[in-house]
Amino acid sequence: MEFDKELVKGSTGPIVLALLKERQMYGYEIVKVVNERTGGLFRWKEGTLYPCLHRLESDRLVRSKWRQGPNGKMRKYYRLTAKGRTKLERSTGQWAEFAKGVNVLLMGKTA
Amino acid sequence: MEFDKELVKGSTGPIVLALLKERQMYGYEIVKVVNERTGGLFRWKEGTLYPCLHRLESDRLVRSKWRQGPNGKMRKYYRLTAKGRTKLERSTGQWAEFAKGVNVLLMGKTA
DNA sequence: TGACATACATAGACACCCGATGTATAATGA
DNA sequence: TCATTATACATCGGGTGTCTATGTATGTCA
Repeated sequence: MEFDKELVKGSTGPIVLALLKERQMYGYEIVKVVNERTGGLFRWKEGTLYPCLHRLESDRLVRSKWRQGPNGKMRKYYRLTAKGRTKLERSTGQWAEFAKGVNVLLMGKTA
Repeated sequence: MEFDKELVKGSTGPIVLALLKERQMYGYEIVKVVNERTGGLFRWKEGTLYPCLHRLESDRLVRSKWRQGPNGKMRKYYRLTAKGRTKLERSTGQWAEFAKGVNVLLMGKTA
């Protein structure tokens, strides 16, 4: 499904943080996981992820380390920092609240 | 609650359409309704709504008519067009899918 | 008369995502 | 051997939407 592009904004960062909480991952892997785990609902491209990853890193929410993968290729593994964990909790809460609000207005569901 | 601004993008249009499906409303009223119905969770300003309203109108999703309100003030009443109703259905579906995807990734909820 | 709520509107700043494009290597298979 | 594909990184420009701030004007009420 194609979403209005604007709908997507702001969700990328939190999603990346959530995935990195599970385990450290490298960029290319994150794209695959997102697309697979949503059953193709989301179709992230590298152009979506990498700028986001760099932003998260410069905000010290994640840290990266180059390491060779089992396939011989160099990979940049990212993992969550303490600051990132805190941020993730806030973001998750925000998302829940936001979704609640939209549901009330859009679907008429009572909060 | 303050949301990451980016999270909000793309939700404004669909919400306005949903409200106008119930009944015709004027801009200032929409702001109030949104803020009240979410219990202050959303805090729309006029600067959020009017550009959106104009966009919707130029896309022929809503139509407006000036009319005098019971308080003597001139109000611009908006109502949904047929095209707007169609769009609203699509948007509602999109939102549901999008929310599902984010929930899977962020909360680990299974779709 | 002054303060306030109502009611419209716009402009500039800011942030983000996407498509396109690019580089390079390992694995695969013809 | 050579071409293709998958892996894996990265950036840039364009488009777009929201926010803050600001502006105008009117009716109501004290």
